[in-house]
Amino acid sequence: MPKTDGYLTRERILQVAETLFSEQGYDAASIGAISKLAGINKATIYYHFSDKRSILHALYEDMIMQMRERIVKNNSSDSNIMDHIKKEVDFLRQKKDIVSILLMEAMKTNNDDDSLFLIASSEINREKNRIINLVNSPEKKNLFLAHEFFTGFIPIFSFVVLEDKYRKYFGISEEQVIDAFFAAIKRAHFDTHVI
Amino acid sequence: MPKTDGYLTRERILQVAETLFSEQGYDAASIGAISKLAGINKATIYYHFSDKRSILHALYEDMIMQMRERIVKNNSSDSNIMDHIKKEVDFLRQKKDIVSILLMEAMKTNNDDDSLFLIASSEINREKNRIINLVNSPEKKNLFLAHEFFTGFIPIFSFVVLEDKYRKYFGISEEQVIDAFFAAIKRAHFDTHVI
Amino acid sequence: MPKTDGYLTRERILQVAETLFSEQGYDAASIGAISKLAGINKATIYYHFSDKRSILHALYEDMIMQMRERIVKNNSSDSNIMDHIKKEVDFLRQKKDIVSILLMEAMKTNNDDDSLFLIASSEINREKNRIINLVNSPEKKNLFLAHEFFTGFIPIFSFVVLEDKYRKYFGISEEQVIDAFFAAIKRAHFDTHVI
Amino acid sequence: MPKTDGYLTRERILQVAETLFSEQGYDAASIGAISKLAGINKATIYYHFSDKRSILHALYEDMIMQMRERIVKNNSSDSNIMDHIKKEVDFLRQKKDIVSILLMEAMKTNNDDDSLFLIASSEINREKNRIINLVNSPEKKNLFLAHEFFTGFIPIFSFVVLEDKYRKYFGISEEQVIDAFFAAIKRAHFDTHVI
DNA sequence: GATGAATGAGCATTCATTCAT
DNA sequence: CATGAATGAATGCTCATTCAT
Repeated sequence: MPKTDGYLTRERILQVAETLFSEQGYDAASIGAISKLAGINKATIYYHFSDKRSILHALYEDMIMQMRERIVKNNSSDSNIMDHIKKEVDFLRQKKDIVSILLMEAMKTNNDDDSLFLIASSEINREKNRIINLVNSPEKKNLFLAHEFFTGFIPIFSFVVLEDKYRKYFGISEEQVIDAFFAAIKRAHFDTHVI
Repeated sequence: MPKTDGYLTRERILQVAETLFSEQGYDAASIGAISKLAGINKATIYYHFSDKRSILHALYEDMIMQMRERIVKNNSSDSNIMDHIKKEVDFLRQKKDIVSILLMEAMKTNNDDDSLFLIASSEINREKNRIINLVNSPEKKNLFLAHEFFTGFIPIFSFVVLEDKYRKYFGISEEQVIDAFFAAIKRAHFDTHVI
Repeated sequence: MPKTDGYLTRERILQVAETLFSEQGYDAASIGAISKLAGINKATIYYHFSDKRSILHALYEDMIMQMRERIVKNNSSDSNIMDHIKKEVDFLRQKKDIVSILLMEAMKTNNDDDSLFLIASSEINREKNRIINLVNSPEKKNLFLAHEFFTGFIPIFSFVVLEDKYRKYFGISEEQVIDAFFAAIKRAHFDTHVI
Repeated sequence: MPKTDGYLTRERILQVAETLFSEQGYDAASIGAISKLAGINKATIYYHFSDKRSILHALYEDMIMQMRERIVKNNSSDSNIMDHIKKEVDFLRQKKDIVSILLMEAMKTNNDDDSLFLIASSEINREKNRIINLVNSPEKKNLFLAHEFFTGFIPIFSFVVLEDKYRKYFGISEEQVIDAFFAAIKRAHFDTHVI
């Protein structure tokens, strides 16, 4: 089955929406702006998506699917932790836009959008599997979760989003930032893994 | 003297704006909604603030001032790290709303608002002073900064914002979450301080 | 084909805008009033015109186009001056609304809108062609221009705008005003043409 | 009696209002802008004037008064027409701002503001007195009036307002424009006076 | 699949004006 | 005389969305 034209249009909409949502935030990015930048009629967007929010959800689903695919492929757990971190960060840097959207939406205190936690869970589960001796006491579980989420997941997700601004603000070169971040996250998170 | 004390009106606007910006995001929270919730005429808001953005900046400045005051007062560095973390987090939990706004705005990839980094810098400087032997090599400096920002500042700021949703999503009690977070951040960040 | 023909909507907007701009002045005539009087939704006006100013410019362009068409048609220069003046004034009386807008906008001392001079130039060029022996000395040129602009163009444009008020204020009948104006402009301007 | 402070405030408001009304038009110039530019509180303006329109009327009255004063002084009719025109234009050039306001307001087709005609009448009466043999037939009267108003008053008033833009648009020096205008108005209007 | 045209509701902002002091 | 504070109504303009074609 060949991909239809309609499919390409849908993809283009998602692509442009991802960019604009990430640049300006979901609320500030208008359907009109997406339509203009994509070169697609506004009404056509509503042919492919029922409303603005459903574009966001399609973006989320895309990301979740790609993470699942990665898990299936990368089942060969890296023995080398550094290699593992690097692959992780490299993947997320490409996803920078959707990651920023995910974080911004999760931080609206009124928003009951679970997507960030959904994705975090799946990431953390991968990690759980990478680690052998997981103790079962509730305290250990809570500590493990807090460790994974707040000192692993959040720093990495925040890094890919804030990297550029961090570099600009502190006047650090790209290479140096990456090296420093890898070293920091290794020491703080991976070398202290709760096991 | 005029009808009412304008200072109180200004404070009320800031208070309500902080709540709504945090709940819905800066863009989704409208001046009309702020005016309605504050019981203050829309035009009165514009008597006190030149535009919507300047309300945000007033909020930022308030936070920066309060952090400066804290630094001046808390010069007696806690010998006990745990006490120090707890005070830090307790303070920020009260500031949860402005913290969420700060993070959301920083994560707009097009936004050149430096406020998050400004505040982080000030926090990190306090930390720098708490730690005695700071080495001067650029690599060490970069590592120290990355450690502070991405494994200290960002996790703590994210925690106060995401705490509630985290608890709800993972079904953990308030006390347990706090304990687990304290333990995790201690192990990952404070016990591994770059010195 | 869409619900209605957008061209008609656009024309209706221009028509109503011309009336209201002329009646109240550009600034006092609101888009809301235009929308209400035209029976067209406010947002529809912004579908057809990017902003309020661009409605004004569309009006100017319409007038310029109609003047160009007239020039092309009326190449047979009237041998009788009186016939010529009458045709000229008759045409402009139909354009009274846009003429009044043009004059009002030109008289804002801060406004760098050239439209009045653009149109005057084109009118004066027609006149230049009607007259045979045009001398080339700069003084003569300046005199010719001043004569055409200030004692020909401006009086005629002002006449079509102020005619009604002039009649009412001085208590003169329509026919008498026209006759008197024709006689006056003939004596003062056309009979004294700089040649 | 010394001029009070309040009097000076009132004068300053009128002065600034005249400038802004002339620059932007009556409707576009806001009380807020006047207050800011004058360095006078908005409420203070309402202490001196009942509403916006009454500022305009005060401006009109000032102009009318000054014209009356001139008539009383200048009763020695210049035997030299050229001198007379020059004095007339020189006076009006200083009044450029109020003249532009007067013309703009008169050109709103809905406006029943008579001020322009009031002032024109007074000017034309002076002229009537300068000229000896005024015939009494209605036709002659109408012609005289049309001649004075449309080929004398309107060109001169328009000249002082449009002079700068005219110069800029046609690329003519200040001196040349004045000379050309004087020559044109002399030939067209004064040399052809209806008597 | 796609689009030009249209819309009701809402946006941030400004208006002329008021009033207690 | 003067002003800081406040306001109802309006401003120009944009929003997400709809619908006939």
